[in-house]
Amino acid sequence: MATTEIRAEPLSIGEVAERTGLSVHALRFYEREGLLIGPVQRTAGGRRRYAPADVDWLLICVKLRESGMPLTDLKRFAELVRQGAGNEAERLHLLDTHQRRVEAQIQALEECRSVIAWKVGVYAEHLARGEAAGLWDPTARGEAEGEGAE
Amino acid sequence: MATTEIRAEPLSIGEVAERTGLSVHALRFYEREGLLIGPVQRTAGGRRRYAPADVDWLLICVKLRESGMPLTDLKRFAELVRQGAGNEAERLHLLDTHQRRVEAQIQALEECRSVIAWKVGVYAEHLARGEAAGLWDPTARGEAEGEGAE
DNA sequence: ACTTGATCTAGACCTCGCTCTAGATCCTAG
DNA sequence: CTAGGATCTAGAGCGAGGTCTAGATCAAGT
Repeated sequence: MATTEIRAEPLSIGEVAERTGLSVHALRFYEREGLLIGPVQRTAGGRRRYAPADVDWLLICVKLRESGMPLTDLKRFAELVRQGAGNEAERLHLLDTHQRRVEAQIQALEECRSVIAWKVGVYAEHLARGEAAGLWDPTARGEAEGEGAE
Repeated sequence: MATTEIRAEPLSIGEVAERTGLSVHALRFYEREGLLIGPVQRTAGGRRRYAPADVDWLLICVKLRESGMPLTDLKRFAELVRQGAGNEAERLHLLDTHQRRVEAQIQALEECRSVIAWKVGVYAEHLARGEAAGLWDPTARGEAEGEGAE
């Protein structure tokens, strides 16, 4: 293999924004908040140069955020990594706890989905047979509204 | 069957809070925001008396909110219902659009889950064989950090 | 009558997670 | 050299979705 095939030069903030989906504002914000593992390298002129490792970490962050991990947890994780070896158990615990939350979230969403699907079905059927029965009817308040609620 | 088995008396705000999981504050807030279908009935003394239909609607709201529908959409839906028959297509559209969003969300979460699961696996293995290889190592920055990233 | 607790209104306040602004600086192309 | 765009810092601002407070009122038990 030739020299340094996997070059992966340091990237500018704009490039990192592109590949992570975060805005440049958000990237600076994350840094200020201590969500990054190391201080980002700078050029002579003061511009940020993100190492591949920074980008990898940010990509994980994106996934964790997307799945609802609060910034404080992300920060904690970054702190632990910064502290170095010895706290892997706590890191694992953070991830594991979050994983459970994500699973619960998926469950909850599945349930929501089925409720919504049912409701969509009610409306679809209603429309299919030409504006017939009473869906939610504000004039019928106080008694059963129909709509198939059990 | 005896008379009115399915009595379902009107409920106080506290009781509704209990059965919907919303706080009494949130219930009043929702009402102010026009998220309810009708104005809630009041006792002579001015206390709210929620009809069963109000509770049904709130339970749907909870599911929609839980799955990320913004309050503005919920409000729109409530408006449509308030307007009465004739706009069922738009109601269906709102629900249907949301349903798609929920499905996309579930997909995204599944993906997050697998990323996290992989990460958890890396840590678990690491811990199992006694603090060996380099996970995220802040001292190793600038070159490959290991941790199995591909 | 008195106490206790739930509820009332209006409106201020809060957290989260960014986003945007201002004004300066860096850098690349022409 | 100059113009343009990307980036910099510090800090203000924002939208969503409630939450909380104050001060008053209602309702039930003793």
